[in-house]
Amino acid sequence: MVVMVTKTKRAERRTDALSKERIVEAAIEILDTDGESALTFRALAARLATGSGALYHHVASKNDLLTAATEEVITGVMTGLAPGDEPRAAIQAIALGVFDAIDAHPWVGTQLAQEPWQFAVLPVLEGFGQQLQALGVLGPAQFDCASALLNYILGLAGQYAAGVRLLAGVTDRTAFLATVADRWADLDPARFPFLRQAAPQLPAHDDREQFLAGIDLILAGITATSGSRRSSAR
Amino acid sequence: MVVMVTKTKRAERRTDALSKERIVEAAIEILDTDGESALTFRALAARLATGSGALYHHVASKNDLLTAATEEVITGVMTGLAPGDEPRAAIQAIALGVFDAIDAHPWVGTQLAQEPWQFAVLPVLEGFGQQLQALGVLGPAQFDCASALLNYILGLAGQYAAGVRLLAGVTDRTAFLATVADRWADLDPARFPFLRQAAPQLPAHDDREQFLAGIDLILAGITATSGSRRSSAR
DNA sequence: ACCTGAACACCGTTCAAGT
DNA sequence: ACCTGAACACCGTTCAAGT
Repeated sequence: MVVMVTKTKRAERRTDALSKERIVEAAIEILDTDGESALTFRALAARLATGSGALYHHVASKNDLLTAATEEVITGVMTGLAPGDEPRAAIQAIALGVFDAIDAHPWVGTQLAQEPWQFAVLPVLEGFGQQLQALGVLGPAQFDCASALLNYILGLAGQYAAGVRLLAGVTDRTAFLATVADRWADLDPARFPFLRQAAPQLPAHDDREQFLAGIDLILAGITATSGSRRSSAR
Repeated sequence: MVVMVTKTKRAERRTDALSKERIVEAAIEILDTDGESALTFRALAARLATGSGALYHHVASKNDLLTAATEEVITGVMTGLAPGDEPRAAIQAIALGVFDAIDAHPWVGTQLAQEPWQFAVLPVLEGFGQQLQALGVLGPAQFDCASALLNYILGLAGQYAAGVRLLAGVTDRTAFLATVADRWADLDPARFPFLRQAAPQLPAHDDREQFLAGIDLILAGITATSGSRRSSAR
């Protein structure tokens, strides 16, 4: 009891004391403002006014740090969801929540795409599974569908994050897509007729909307495929 | 003419001459046998019996090297496809071709997931687009569907590659999935009911089959969604 | 023109030495 | 127990010097 009070008091007073939370918080700030390549233990230590070795008392490795930072963001997404939605709307809400988080923190996209077995993806997969159950999708199809949704999101996560990485200063995403469109337009017409034809619509298209179109596509496939199973739902 | 002959003769005789092709070939060997982390310019130079600086006369950077290596593998996949298939079967064939390539060369999965704007993904996206056109999916839906298929594959690419990375010596993929299943089984029952219930089927499931189930799901969604557009196909 | 390999400018991580 | 910061063991990349 007395120990608890003492600990609390100390934490209140010495706000400069190092902790995993403070380190993760500082890491997120660096990642958000200066990009993924700016996060080094030296830069982190400098920002926290400590030695680089001190960080290892609270964080096991750089990977551990990035995992914790990603977890922080994704947890925020999942807890911010409105409960009691219709299953299809709930799935869209989860997907859009992750999309918006990656839009706000592109390094989260890199993390999710690169380390998809980390804890942060589990709440997302769990959310999909629960909503699919509510939709009446059961048995092996439930896991297949949840995985399909997750894979789709992870793929886009990598794509989005890579786009930001290639931008490297160009703040406008439309400008980036225009560059890609130019490259597609120069492709060999014999080999790449589809991409050449699709190029013009690339800069104009809304990433978020196209993302949602993909989710809806998978949902439509789920509805079409699981018709037989759905009847046994209730 | 004389110059051409001389060049050809030289190329035939001096098989030890450095070239981008030889460098890429050696890099693929290292990546396949010793893993992604084993590919360094020093190791590559040692294998090619040259100095590390010499490599930069034929390769712009490590990224350039990895891009070229990925291109090599994906080109092999796409040219190996049987032409004239039914569109749905052709899409499955492309997807499975990429899957098998990642299975054989996990570093390709890392590359695709990490740099999805590289040239190697274009033939895949083009293939999807062409087959969707043959299916009668036109307009914006054609690009949305092709993107959805691509995103799904890129997501799985990252997941698969990350799994191999975590294995780090464990040759058996089933063993890896069993480890994941154990972790899922220990999750909080209140928060993760779906994952806990799904855990047992994780080690038993066939990656390739589940991958194909996801593709079929998207295809079903495409069929269900594009009904109105399909009539205008022919 | 191509190759050599030491040198440079970084990394993440460790560890003796301090408090 | 926690912090310090130099040192270690690497990287990718560059570049003067060779052929």
